[in-house]
Amino acid sequence: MTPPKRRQPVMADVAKEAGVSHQTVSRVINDHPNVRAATRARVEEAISRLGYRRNLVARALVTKRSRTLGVVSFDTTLYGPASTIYGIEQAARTAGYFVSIVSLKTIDSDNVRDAIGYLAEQGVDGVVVVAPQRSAWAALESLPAGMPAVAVEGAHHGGVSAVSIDQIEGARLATRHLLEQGHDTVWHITGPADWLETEGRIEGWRAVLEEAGRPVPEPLTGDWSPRAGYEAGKSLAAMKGVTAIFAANDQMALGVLRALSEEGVRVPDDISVVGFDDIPESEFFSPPLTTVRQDFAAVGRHCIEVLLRQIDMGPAAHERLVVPPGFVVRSSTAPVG
Amino acid sequence: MTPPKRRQPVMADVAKEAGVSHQTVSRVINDHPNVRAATRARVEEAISRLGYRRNLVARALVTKRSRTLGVVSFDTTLYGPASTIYGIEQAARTAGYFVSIVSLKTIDSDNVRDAIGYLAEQGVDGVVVVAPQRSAWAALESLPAGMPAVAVEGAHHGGVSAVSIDQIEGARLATRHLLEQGHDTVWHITGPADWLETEGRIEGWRAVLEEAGRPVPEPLTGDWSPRAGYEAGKSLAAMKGVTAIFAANDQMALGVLRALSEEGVRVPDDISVVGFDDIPESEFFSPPLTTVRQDFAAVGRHCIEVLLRQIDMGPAAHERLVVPPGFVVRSSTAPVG
DNA sequence: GAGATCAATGTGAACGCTAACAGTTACGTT
DNA sequence: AACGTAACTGTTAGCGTTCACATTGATCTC
Repeated sequence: MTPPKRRQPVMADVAKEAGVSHQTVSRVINDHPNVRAATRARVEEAISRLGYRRNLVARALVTKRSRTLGVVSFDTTLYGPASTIYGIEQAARTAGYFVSIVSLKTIDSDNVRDAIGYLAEQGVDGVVVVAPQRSAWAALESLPAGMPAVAVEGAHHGGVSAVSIDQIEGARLATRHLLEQGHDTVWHITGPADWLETEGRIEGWRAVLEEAGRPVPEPLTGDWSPRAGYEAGKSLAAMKGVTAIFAANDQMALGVLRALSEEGVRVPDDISVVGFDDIPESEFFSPPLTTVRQDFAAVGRHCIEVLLRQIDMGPAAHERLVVPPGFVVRSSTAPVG
Repeated sequence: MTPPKRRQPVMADVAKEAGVSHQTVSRVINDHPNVRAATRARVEEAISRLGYRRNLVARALVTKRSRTLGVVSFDTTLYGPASTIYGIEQAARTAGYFVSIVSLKTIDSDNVRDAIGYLAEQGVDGVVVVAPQRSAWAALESLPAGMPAVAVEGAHHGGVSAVSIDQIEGARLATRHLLEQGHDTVWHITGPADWLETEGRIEGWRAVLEEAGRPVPEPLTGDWSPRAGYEAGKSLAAMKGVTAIFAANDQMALGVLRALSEEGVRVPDDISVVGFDDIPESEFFSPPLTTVRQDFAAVGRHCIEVLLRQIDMGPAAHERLVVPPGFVVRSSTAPVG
């Protein structure tokens, strides 16, 4: 005599309970129209009586669609990636998709390729790669065949769709603003080498200076951290004639602010400072930071749009979507003199 | 004549290519010992020749193990949750698990229950719920039968394992430090009501004051945002006799710093300020912030340990793991007078 | 050298679901 | 009354794995 095994009920159990075939149960679950209302009700009652839950793994096996999207990202602790992923997750769930995340400590082509490989085995319907370093590119070249994919900030790139914020324009906004305040030139603290953002911001900054016929000072290399900004700030404070600084992100700008304050340099009276990102804190820096705003949530949403389009319509169109940056003027910048 | 269908190769294809049975291929893939080296090599060669990738969905269907963990979290944009999730993901991947994330805009019992339900249908082997609000609790009571789960910061709670940072102790550290500096009492800006952290920090703060026989000022209610800190800071600046402020997180402490600076109150000369979290920025606030350090990465790691133990050994033991907080003294606190 | 043991391999049946098709019933139409 | 048509329901065959169990040799033991 078999004891009543308390295993999870499956479709066949519901079918028996409701006195229909398992296929009819399937139809009810998937909202197929051709089911008599009475039958539907009977099935639904059986479902709730048994506490049945559909098994998406089994469904995925036969439909070859998991309704799961993979996300590969670099350090999700940073504000930018974290916000982007949040946007991705919200948009994905709204569209009925799950999100499976792999976040990498170090980015190189192999890492990214492996991560995408794992996700492919897991059966994701597509991947978004939030890895704004040059070194991540190669991995995007060798995607598993037919895998829909979209890159964040991989704008220049070859055969894969990409969504990005216009870094060059953001840097232009920042630099132009400073020039309009009457500053002679603008010093720049960059992000780490190899990052696309770093390059774009340098490019925009340099372009504005050159167009205005201003001297282009040697940029100081940072790494996004407040400490890097702090150190750059110390160097800059020791130099003559520095009146305007454009830091490649808000955290470094914070470091600059700190360094200048320690050196007795007043912001914005003596030196103006602009950041990039508009993190929630920057409004409350001392002084509140003028900065470039990035709409990460929009980036996340667009990623999902592009990706779903690719999943639904095949890998036909490679899209390139650019989100414009905003600029918010606060109290860390002022007319010179 | 059938055109050569370019579908993904499956185990049977590899088997044919290597001249073995599909079962042998399975053994090779799963590192089963009883396979002759020569056979193994032949299979491996066939795998790479065909570009075969195992199908984890099919595997999950039969093993009833997806090697995927679900994470339900509130606003993953906040530093705490983001860091915790990062820790979780790293630890999970090291243990060979994927992480599927659902991040909720608003926390209530139904939301959390739904999220867990989705994850259950998707076949996750366990869930970690990073939802440190009271309102999330009820959902943990009614987990799908037999679903391994662990809560972050649900310490007091009933039938489910939990990992948390000792909030009370953290608040004690902060308050005691301020008292030791000779301050008469300490004002507290709280997190939003309903949060466990909020309650723990209030409790620790109040306890130290009461033990020392000091007056316990009415706490000011915040919401973790810098703006809330700013507003509380303004109120406090307008009051007489305030010399020490304990903000329930670093972002609010930043707002306080800003408000005090606008009001011409010097920190730490006139008022000392302590925060909570030790976000990367706080070292560079003006002045650098004395704060309680939380090791979110450790929390994430412990979550996975507890969860995996539960998955492997059955739902036997409900564990309660508490991570001690640290305290870092910087320049926002000083002896009174 | 016969039987036992063990490593290496193969066979068939699940796992829980959906797709494709095959019935069945009810209802108009001519 | 015969037929077509539409709405509804059931049957069968996979999806790509792993599991449980044969089956085969080879090696060992006394």
